[in-house]
Amino acid sequence: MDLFLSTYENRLDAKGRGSVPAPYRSVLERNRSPLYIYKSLTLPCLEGCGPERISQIVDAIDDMDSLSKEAEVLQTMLFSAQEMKIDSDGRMLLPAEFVEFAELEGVALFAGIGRSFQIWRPDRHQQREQVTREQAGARGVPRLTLGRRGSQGDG
Amino acid sequence: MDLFLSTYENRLDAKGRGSVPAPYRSVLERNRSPLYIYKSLTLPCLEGCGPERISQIVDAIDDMDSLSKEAEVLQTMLFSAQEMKIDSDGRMLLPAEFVEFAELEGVALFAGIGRSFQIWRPDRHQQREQVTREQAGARGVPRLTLGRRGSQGDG
DNA sequence: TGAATTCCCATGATATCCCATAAAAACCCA
DNA sequence: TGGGTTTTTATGGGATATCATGGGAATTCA
Repeated sequence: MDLFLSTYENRLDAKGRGSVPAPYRSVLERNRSPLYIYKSLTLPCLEGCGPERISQIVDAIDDMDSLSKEAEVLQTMLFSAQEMKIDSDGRMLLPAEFVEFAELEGVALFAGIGRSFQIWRPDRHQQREQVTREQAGARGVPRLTLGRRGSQGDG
Repeated sequence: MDLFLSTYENRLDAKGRGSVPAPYRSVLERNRSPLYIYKSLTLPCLEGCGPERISQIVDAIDDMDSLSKEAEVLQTMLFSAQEMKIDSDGRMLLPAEFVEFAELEGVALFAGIGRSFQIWRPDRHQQREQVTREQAGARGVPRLTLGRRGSQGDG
């Protein structure tokens, strides 16, 4: 299905290198896609994706007034984006700017959310997950349309 | 009928491997579906399903405001989800994180609930079943709407 | 020419494969 | 229908492959 799923915690070495989780790599390789990383607009994390997602953003901008505030915001995503080179051992070099933005300190947590993934400082991500799970337990999960009938997504 | 039904108790070996119940395997194989497992959002158990459910979650996220609480909850399901590799003997390797989440200790109880199944610590599941049956006896069971005609289930 | 980057190899940990075995289920044939 | 036989399952263990990660050497770039 070619989705980014699960979470992986990988170290960043002294040179700033970190392994891209092997399952993510194979998703990209299967599609012969390069990997793009950019700074999240709304969260203190990085986002990773293939070229389709970048194209979608470009297309969305083309569909709006190019001088509007909205367009400017989306353009911010684009000019923070970089195509990452992945070395023969499956590692990428995370530029200092990315490391600082997500406040990574030697460890990067990769969280796959389908067609893209996020890169977090592990403690931040852990906290976020905990809050979300507590709320889901209290309020229930969003309605999903599974099969023919609406139902609660989590049995 | 291609549904996950019945319950099975299988051991987890020292390496963390456990057999997927053969009837579940054949459901998946008939559909050439890989198996996905994720941490329940609301219960202390794991959930197993085929790719359709994962796709539905991905699609649902795309249809909502990606910054909403609902989307975040669904993303939490995705980043806990993994595609499981099933070896030639029908076993999967349950990662430590899954084992800890469901507090499994050497045994996993598989409970089929139709289009998905759950993986429980056996004593927890047993207790849950008992409580649920008692409540059903005291308060009655939900209305079951089967096809065109309503009917009263009696558990 | 110095700093940063990329390439290459080494290594331990982990995951996967393959074979063996015992128990359970399905089968078969008189 | 019964009892023996064959298949399927579940499970254990050793061998093998993959992955993450560290470090040195070579290369690029400014």
